[in-house]
Amino acid sequence: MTTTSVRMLTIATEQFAEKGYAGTSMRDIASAAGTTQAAIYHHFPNKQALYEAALDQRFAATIPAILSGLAEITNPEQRLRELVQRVMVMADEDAQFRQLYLRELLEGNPASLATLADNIYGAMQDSIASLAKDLNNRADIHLLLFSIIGLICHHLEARELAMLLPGNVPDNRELATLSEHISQLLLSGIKGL
Amino acid sequence: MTTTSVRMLTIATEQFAEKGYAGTSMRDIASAAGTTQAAIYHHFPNKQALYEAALDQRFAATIPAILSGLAEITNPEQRLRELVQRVMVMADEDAQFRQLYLRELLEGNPASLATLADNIYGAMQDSIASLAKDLNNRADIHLLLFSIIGLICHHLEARELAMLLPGNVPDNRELATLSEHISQLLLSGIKGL
DNA sequence: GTCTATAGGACGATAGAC
DNA sequence: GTCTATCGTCCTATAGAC
Repeated sequence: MTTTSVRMLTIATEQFAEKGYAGTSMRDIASAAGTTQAAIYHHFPNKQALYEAALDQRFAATIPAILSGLAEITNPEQRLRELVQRVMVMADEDAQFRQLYLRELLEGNPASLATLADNIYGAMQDSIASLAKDLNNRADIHLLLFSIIGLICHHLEARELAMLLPGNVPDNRELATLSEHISQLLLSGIKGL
Repeated sequence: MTTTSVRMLTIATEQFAEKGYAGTSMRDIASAAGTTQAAIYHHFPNKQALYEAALDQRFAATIPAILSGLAEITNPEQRLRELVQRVMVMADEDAQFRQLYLRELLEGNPASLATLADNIYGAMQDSIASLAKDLNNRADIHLLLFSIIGLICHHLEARELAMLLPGNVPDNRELATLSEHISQLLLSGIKGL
């Protein structure tokens, strides 16, 4: 992995997250990376391969960072709050990550979905399993995983829409408010499963 | 609204939902509708206008249907279950609706988001407000709305990904299982807000 | 390893006949 | 109201010089 191809990957990630696969051209990526479109083909065989490499690089780096040190929080309720908080901060600051993930769910092909599954599952499996077990051992860890990620991503992604709903208070788009709402809903909700 | 333009809208909705705005060409729509690309411009000024009309038509029709008769269920817990059930069945059978919504959140411009806000808010406001009030009057109705929709859409959209996670049981992709998980999580969760 | 140039085709949109 | 034809521009991908 040369420094050039890493730079290309980084730029490609930005563009794909922002405009989607179909909405991003090789020219877009090349010009944002300060090179020509043809040069990319020296490093990646085609657009699809570049996309999958971008996806893989991005997910492999971020998910372990979120979970680092989490297991040391012994109180399970506090551990869930911390997990939600971390995922929220990451998914808020790093819109790339969130958007790549959501786009993958919408239009990912089996090959790139498998990349996603490896990265998510390999890293998060243990954390969620331990949470589910400590909070309520009847809960299914996969259903719980998707509930957590779904709540977080959707609340963050819907902020622009929320702004347009009459009666919506600005406070509802604050990270702290969203995080508190989601944590509370999950904490009480999981116990009742 | 002529029958021709309605047919064009219907086809356009399918294509946009499936492949996204950038991924759908006017030629795609025209050939699926059995006409030529130029003919569309007689009915709609440009691609963007066609997209917004498709969005509006689709949402204006579906959301009132989901809520019809819901208010007559007096038990609020049962009313929530029924709402979740109906949204799930619709969002499952009508992947178009779900995908259009999720794509809008990702890449909607302010104009088309406003269309969405009108359609969602105008129709669902009262139902959610009444649920929030009856179940727990401290709950914010907008936060609750996005939690419900977020859980449902994400679980449905993630089924293909779930299939790839080791240890996932096929039962977890059944509508009834998902519906039960989400209803339970929400019912207990809302009480704890 | 990056460039220019270009092939070959798809794109959105328009013009004008019928 | 729909067609054919076309403009100008974009696209992915390749060829070949340096």
